[in-house]
Amino acid sequence: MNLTIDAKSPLPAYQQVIQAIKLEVLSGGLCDGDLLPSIRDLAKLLKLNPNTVAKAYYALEAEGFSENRSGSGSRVRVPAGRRDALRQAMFENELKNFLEKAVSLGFSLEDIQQFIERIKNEPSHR
Amino acid sequence: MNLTIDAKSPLPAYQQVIQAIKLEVLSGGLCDGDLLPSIRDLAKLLKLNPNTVAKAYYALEAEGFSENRSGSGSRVRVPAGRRDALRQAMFENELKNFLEKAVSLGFSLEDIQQFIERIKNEPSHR
Amino acid sequence: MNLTIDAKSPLPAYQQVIQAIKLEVLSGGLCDGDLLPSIRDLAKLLKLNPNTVAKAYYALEAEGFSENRSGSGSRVRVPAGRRDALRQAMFENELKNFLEKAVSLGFSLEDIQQFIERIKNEPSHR
Amino acid sequence: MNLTIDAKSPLPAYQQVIQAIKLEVLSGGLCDGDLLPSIRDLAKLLKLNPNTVAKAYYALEAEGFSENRSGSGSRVRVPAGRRDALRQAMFENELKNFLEKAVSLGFSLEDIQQFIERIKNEPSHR
DNA sequence: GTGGTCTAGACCACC
DNA sequence: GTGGTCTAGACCACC
Repeated sequence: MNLTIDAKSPLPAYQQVIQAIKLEVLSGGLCDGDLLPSIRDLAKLLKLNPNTVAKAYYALEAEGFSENRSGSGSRVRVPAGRRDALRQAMFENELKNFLEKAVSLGFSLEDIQQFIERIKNEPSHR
Repeated sequence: MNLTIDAKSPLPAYQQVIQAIKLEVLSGGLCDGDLLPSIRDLAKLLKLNPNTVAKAYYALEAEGFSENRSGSGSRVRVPAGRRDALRQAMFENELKNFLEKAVSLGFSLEDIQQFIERIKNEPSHR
Repeated sequence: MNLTIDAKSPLPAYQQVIQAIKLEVLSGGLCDGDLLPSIRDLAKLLKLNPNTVAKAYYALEAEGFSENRSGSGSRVRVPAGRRDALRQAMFENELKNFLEKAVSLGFSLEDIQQFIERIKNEPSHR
Repeated sequence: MNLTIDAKSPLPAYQQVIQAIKLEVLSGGLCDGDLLPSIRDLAKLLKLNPNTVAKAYYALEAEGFSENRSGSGSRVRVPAGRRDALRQAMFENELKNFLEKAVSLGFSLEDIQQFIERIKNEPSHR
């Protein structure tokens, strides 16, 4: 899991927690039925108040990502099919947002392709 | 200028104003020496309180993007050379952030290239 | 802390707050890591609006003097080494400004030395 | 005359004009009966709006420093005796303010004397 | 409790 | 008209 919270980010901490867990689920690091870390543990790890982490967990449950059972923790509730659809949708959304910004900065799709090609050839990438 | 503020965005309104103006400057829509819209006008346009827009203008000045003068408005202070460097840096930063997310979602650079190729061939793009 | 704000001063209230806190830090009254008074408390003490004090705290953070954290207050972030350098720089700057004014009023360095000598010998000083 | 206005100073421009003219009179650069520069000329020189300079001139007259005669300009009205008293008072006030700041920064009168001694021996000063 | 953002509306200096 | 400061008071995220 991307385990650091940026206190200076305009994105509230509890939303950063939501994003990190979603990413973990969508990337396959956490699968349907897996147990999420306990609120207390995650709070300690991220240096947040347990209330803040709990808020994120409730939101994830409200969105149908997980199921909180008092006493037995929270479990991921995203079957593989739905996960793949969400993964694809999130990717396309990120791509769309990025392309919009890039284009408004004056970069063309070709410029972007060249940049990515260059990165592929960087020693650090291979 | 991208002239709407998303009230539901986690990004505070004044930061959305900062980003919109930066983008406008970096994309060349506003040049060194150009007058920004007045705080009151922009506030009216964006349906924000003048104080909120003033906060954005104050931050832009603090970052060296503009110069505010009582009585004669706010002017862009980004010479073309610095603008180009900033434009490049912002692009690379956005690209890096996007690639990080995409990779953690399980997409490879090749996948991304294919997506962009597909977009280039869409009728709406041509 | 020099805890009064001069409402008639041409120096805006929030800048007076900035100066007072800087002075307190540079003189050693507040040390690295110390908690500043809360915005609301200081506002009440100085009979200012919380927004005005918040503006000062925001500026102090932007200058790297302190760190504000929602929920846990604002803390001084000036290691002793940097503090001493800043203290020296501020003193020399004040001295330079004073000497400039004094000289333009027609007083020589010798005149100033005599005045200070006289003050040293005043009963109120000893 | 100290002929620049700092637009960024918290001290309003018209007060900066007042201070500059007072200093000029107290230092003997302008004597009782001398004509002040015309509002229009000084405004052009300082890159200010004539209204701003006029405001300073009216304030100076209100304080008894000058006399504005419509059509024939403004003349200094500070006899030598009063001027010397004012000069002395302003100096002592500046010295007092400086010493207060220096002491609260933790510098002693002896420290200050040593600094001034050092400046006297600098080649740039001699 | 803490700081961060925002609205509504006032007054000031400057143009 | 312009930007800069300030009050009064609200709501949010976080502790």
